[in-house]
Amino acid sequence: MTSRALENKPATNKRQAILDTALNLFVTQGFHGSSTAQIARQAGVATGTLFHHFSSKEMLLNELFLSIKQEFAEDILQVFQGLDLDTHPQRSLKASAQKLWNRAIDWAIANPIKQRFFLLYALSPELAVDVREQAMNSILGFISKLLTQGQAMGEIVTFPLGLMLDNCHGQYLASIRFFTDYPALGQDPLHREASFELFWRSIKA
Amino acid sequence: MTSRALENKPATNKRQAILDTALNLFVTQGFHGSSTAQIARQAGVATGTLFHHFSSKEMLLNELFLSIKQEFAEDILQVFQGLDLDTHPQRSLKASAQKLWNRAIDWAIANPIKQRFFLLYALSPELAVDVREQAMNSILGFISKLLTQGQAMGEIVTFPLGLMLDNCHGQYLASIRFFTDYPALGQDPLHREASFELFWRSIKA
DNA sequence: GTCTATATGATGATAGAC
DNA sequence: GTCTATCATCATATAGAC
Repeated sequence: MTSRALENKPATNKRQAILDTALNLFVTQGFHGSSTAQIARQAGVATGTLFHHFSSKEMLLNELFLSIKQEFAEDILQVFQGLDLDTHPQRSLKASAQKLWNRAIDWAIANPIKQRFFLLYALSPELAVDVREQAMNSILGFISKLLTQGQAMGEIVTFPLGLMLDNCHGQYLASIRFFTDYPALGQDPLHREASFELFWRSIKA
Repeated sequence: MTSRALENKPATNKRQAILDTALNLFVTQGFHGSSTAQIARQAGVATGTLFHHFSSKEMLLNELFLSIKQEFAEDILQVFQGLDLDTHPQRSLKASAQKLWNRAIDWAIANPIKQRFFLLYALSPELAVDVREQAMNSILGFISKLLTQGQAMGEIVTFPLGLMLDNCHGQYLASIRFFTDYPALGQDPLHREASFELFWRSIKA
């Protein structure tokens, strides 16, 4: 269902089938609970093919994580397409934040398994630490800039930045957990707006 | 270091050694990444002993999760010792909430590995669903009561309860993640108060 | 790129002595 | 309760033909 424009990797169908299958199995059975043999079989390829595309099971996990994180980042950052935050700060910070918030919620609702995968493996010891940090910084760096700017404009409360970043992330995770548990409520304006309001009330000046 | 008064289970030293070792290994290596042989060896017992105390590896995980959750619940609920919420609503809801918040943060800082274990396995497919739900309800039921009462008194904002519960939980998880990443800041009053203020601002009326 | 076949070691769990 | 010894199975990864 997902449009895959701009593929830079020479991804054959088999390679993508392996990634898709691994995603589902890692989420439902855990990393060590899903054997490479099972992944290969369910993807309709041979184990030799799996190890041709991924040098090890760990590398498969790492590449899967990075590809999903990138897909997420590319999607939500489109909210600010053609908008340079360094030179043109937002007039209405709240409106921008709400746009970003809603887009992120929408992505999670549209991609529940990928969201769940991220929830499960963002903290897991199976994932290489540098991969985790690399993925985090690409997104949190952007949010960090938004918060600092908001503080300078007097629209955002001035608590320690690191704490606020983790708090924003935590509230986002809580929201998408709620909406993936109750997908129907994701279309209910009352719940959608409440989820953003809870978030905004905590950080506004 | 932890005082273990009131042990109701006939826990021999070996049984507890297995639980302690499993906790550490499950956190650092994952569930399927830690073999029963390794757990037994590192706990200083034979594999036969492990399977004498726990019928399977999965049961070991389940019992470990429940024991940690219970330990956590017993600790933080002491804040309200001798206080019946049904008959005596709080005069100062904010003060009570802050006491509870601080106690929970303190527990996480004092028990970083148990906290991390919970973070990792609360969502993981390896944990039996009924075990997860049983553990959750015991604590969230209490918070739920607090929120509803606060709403009735006009001190808490009236957003949908389920959403607010997940949000509270999410903000707590974010805070303890921050404080376990930077334990020194856990003693800094500025950061401690900021973490609660972020939380309180989002839910106060 | 993809396959089949396989090497090599580890895995969860059990049996039965003490 | 605790141990040693062991089974049957499954794990990751490789070799080499096509």
